[in-house]
Amino acid sequence: MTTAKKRSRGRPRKFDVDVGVVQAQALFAGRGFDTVGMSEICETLGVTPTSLYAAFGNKLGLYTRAVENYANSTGKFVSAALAAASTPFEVWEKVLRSSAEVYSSGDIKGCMVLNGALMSQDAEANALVAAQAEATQAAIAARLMELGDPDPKESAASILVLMRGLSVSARTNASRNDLDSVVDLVLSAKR
Amino acid sequence: MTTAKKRSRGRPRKFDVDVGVVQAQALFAGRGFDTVGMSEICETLGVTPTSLYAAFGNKLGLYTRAVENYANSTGKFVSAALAAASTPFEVWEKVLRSSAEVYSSGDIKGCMVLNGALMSQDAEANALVAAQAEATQAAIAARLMELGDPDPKESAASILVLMRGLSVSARTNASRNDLDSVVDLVLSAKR
DNA sequence: TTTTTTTTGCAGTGGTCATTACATTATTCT
DNA sequence: AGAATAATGTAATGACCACTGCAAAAAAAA
Repeated sequence: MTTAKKRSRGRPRKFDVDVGVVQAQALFAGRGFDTVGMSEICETLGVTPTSLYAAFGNKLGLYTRAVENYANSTGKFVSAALAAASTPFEVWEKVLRSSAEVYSSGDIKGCMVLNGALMSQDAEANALVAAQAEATQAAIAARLMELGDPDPKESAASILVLMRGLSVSARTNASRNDLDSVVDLVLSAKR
Repeated sequence: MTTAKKRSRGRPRKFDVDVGVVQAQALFAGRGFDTVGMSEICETLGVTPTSLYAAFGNKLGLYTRAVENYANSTGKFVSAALAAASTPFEVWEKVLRSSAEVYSSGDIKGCMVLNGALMSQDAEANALVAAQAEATQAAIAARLMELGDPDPKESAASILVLMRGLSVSARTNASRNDLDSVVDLVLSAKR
């Protein structure tokens, strides 16, 4: 069920907004907020600045849409892992394993949200991804509590520290095997 | 033994170059390469652009000096930890514990090198910190091998993944306790 | 057909970026 | 003292940044 495309008045758009968000997301996910230029986005989407600003307001507006879209697509793996877990240990297992897999696959490595928080000096852009990361951490803590974890908040915080390590390492150096080794090690401690 | 200040010909410098490097390092460590402006550095050092360029060549030259200085001061904790370790387990223990401590103390959180690799789109600046990080990983692997670790390369890679997680988390969210929890967990698996 | 609404293309806005030309000043060497 | 050297301050350079004013164009509503 994609967005309903109801014909409205006025000249029709030359480009698909949803597609544009996905393309912009790819750029932002790869290099963060600051270093991706609006002109570059225009070229990628095949659109003039005027059209881009008419559609998204400003750069932060487009970034917001891109982050939302990431959370609703690639980022869904976390809530899927949480749903699939039926014990606290399985939360660790499924979240970390799927993190290692997702972060090291595709051409853009790492997590747009976790990496994005480091890559910008724009206060609002930072606040946006920080809130997203915190929401994820809160969701993990909630699920852990549900499943009877004795200290769900600390566990969730630890999981996020590990996820950040996986995400950043995926983006810079590490192989899939490097990430899996760390996950194996952590899980052997939790078992 | 600081740099010998031999009087040379010409008008004397208005500022101390070594002090300038330290000040610039603080700025770069806090926000990365791209988002720190030369004008801001000039203000901080109390120097005009002309003097800055005469002393360091260009922005990358100053950044290089700053990274070198970081490696020779704060960054020394890694080689100190390696020297203090007498078993592979102690390498994990001392490196990770001191990482958690160093990254979460002071007003600038996290590691300049590990965070810096994520924060720039400048290819040369990235290569600089990437090489530094790789050197650290190689040093850890070498020490592990020395101490009889069965798979020193993989162990070193895992340690760096964890260090990245600690560094980035320190910079964004996490408390000292959050970092220590992860270290405790990992060490309990290695023991 | 005319009006209303919305997006388009073109060209430019002021601002900030890293970097530098030029002339001057302060120091040492001869 | 005078020449050589290496720093200084002032002010500017072109390039790129996010963003916009304006008029033309394309659709629906009247």
